[in-house]
Amino acid sequence: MRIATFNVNGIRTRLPNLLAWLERERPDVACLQELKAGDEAFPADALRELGYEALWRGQRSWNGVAILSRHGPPVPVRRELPGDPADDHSRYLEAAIEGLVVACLYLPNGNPQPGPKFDYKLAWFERLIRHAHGLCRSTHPVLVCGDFNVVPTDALDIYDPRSWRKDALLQPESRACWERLLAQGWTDALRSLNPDAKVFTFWDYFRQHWQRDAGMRIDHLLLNPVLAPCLQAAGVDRWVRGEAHASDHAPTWVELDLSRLPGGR
DNA sequence: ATGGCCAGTTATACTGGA
Repeated sequence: MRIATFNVNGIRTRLPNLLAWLERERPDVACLQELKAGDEAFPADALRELGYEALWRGQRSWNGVAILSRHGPPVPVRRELPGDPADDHSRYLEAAIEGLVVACLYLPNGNPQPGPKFDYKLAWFERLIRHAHGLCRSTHPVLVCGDFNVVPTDALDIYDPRSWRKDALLQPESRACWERLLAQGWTDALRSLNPDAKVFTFWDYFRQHWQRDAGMRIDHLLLNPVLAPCLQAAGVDRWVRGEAHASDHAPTWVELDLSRLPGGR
């Protein structure tokens, strides 16, 4: 089973790109972020024509997340991250698909920092760490994926950190949260299979960063200890970033062999 | 230190992104 995460940066203008990717790569499950559209604008019919059932939580103008599945409709588990009833951002979805728990998240960007947006990012991260603790210890297989808006290291996860020193994605506080999350026992799929390689998932629209391969790794897929033995491969569909009118992110995926789960399937 | 490029908005300049 192949599961991908893709920050589409606007599902309305990006629908042709999204459909082209789904048709060519045929992921079994796709987690989307930054729909930038209300619930009523979600293109459920176009996705169903390609064989995908969807669960979504939109929001006007910004945020918005969705989980697509071509193995029957995703069974909703949560539509929000616990811990702050006043938080109305559409940034989290959790669903069950064929016995697998899939969480799709869009962690706050946090710029500019310092400031209230950075505070919100760290508070959201704390809530995620709290909730992920239970997911990691679950006896069920769990995958948590999405746009984490964290560049884990200077050495491997960004083309050159110098001009990004003050950016929220590289701050020690952001990275400390990421490390605490991983320390629960999660496997960072892309990094575990590429321990020494620079692998990017995002290239901004400025200064020909895509053409120069000046990217960073901020889209991540985490496997809990039950699921980790199933990890077969991980990668980035870079061709999607090179298309006309592309999102600034590329789809990032894992290939899982679920027959390796305890009990087998 | 700044700004470069995008998408969306009840738009024709701004916010948010990262």
